[in-house]
Amino acid sequence: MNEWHDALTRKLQAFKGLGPEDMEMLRELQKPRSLIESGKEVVYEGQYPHSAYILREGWACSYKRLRDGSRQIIDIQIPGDFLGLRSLLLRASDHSFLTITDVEVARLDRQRMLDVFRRTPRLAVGLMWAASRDEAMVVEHLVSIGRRGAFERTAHFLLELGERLKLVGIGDGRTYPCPISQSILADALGMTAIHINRVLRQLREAKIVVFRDGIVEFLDIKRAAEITGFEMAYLDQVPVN
Amino acid sequence: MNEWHDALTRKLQAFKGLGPEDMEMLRELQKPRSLIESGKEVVYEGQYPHSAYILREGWACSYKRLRDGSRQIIDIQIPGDFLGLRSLLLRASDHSFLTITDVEVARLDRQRMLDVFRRTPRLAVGLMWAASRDEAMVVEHLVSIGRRGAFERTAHFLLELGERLKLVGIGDGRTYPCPISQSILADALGMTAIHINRVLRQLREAKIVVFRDGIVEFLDIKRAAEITGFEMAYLDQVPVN
DNA sequence: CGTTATCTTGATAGAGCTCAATTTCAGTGG
DNA sequence: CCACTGAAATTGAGCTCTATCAAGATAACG
Repeated sequence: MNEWHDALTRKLQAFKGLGPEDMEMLRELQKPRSLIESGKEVVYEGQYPHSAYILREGWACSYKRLRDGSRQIIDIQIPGDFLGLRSLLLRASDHSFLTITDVEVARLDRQRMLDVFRRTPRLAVGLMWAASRDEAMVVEHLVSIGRRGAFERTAHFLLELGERLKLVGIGDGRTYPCPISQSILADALGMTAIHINRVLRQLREAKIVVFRDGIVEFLDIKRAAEITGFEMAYLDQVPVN
Repeated sequence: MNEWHDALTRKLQAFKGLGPEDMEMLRELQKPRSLIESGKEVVYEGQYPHSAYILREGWACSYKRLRDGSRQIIDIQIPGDFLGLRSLLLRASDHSFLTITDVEVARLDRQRMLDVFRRTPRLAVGLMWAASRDEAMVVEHLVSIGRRGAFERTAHFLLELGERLKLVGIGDGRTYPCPISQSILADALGMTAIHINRVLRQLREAKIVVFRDGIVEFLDIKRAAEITGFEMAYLDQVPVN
């Protein structure tokens, strides 16, 4: 009976049960919704205070651009994730966003966050848990780029994504839709698009994962996990279904 | 009149002024202090709930170890930084710590954090700001490893460290003590100790930075910033002095 | 049905790693 | 006081992984 809920609610349930007033507040928080089309870049240039968003539907990513024009993607956001929560408190915000598909978001300004903390502390702890989990993913991403080879790194990324999506009801961890271009994947994994293409071929030929036509399908998920040293612990999720 | 204060207080002042009751709470928070000697590894193995620490004196680092034995250092901690704040809310903690020098810490458990939030909300916001800033640094670190070459990456790291230290009253940003071994530096920057050694030589020969005998000294800090594209914005600091 | 983004493959160059050896220096014991 | 020890730093040679340059092939799209 969880597919009745939106992605964020599902995700928070994986952390801890929410009471009726928490649920109500959560619904309220996601109220004024707006749509943004695919491929839109939301570039932050240091306005303050800036606001964050809850991504209700669709995919996006946060990135930083370097002076030489190259781009590093920090994180991919899927339904139920936050956009920009990290820098809500910083005077200078630190990165930009790109919508990967058409998305539906709900604005989340500072005042409303403070209301949550005052009125529904349990929900507040849940939100902070989600933020901590996001940070743990960034950390794992850092480790991956710093210490894993391209092959393992790519497989690890796809494994993680599968688990995250499964938690919010998209796919089963083994097969899932994935609207990410190779160029975005490359910038997320710290390599070139050309190389990612070759690595994907290797993964395909090794009968580990096939990523084609917007669909990721693991052929040997156990071996993928072994090879990459994928541990679910940092995702800190208790499957909901 | 800031050298009267401890590192964390100095750091938070750079964000926003603290009232007398905030100061009192902050002093209180750092109360039961303990000493840990250099080279001690605090390995988290998933106990929950676990606690965090305030690092009052000395240097430490947080890292993750991979199955093949390699290590990726996530972040270096200097006086005034937190240890483990990120995973206070996660059931499974996600990384371990290593003391680089002898350190003095103060334990920070969940209950006391909650007290802070209830009793001194302004201080709470300050602590969350510090946490956000830490995360922004991890993000910049990720970008660095993903998209900067070894040369620029190393210079960038040393620049950032200089600014962070300056904020808490250690060094002037141009010259500062740095008890980090090349092996630790390598694991932080995602390369081998051998290569870091060569890069440091290049930086020295290029008359940009000299890192020797535990002291970092910039010879041409302006060029260093240009070359690496170092922007202070993400550190979000307003110098205190 | 051309136009443009995305994907694919080949050839070559180069950054960074691995293996191996030497040096320096602080600590330690005889 | 001096030989040992072990960690950290340094340098060389060769090799691997990944980037770069170039060119097609596909596929989405107005």
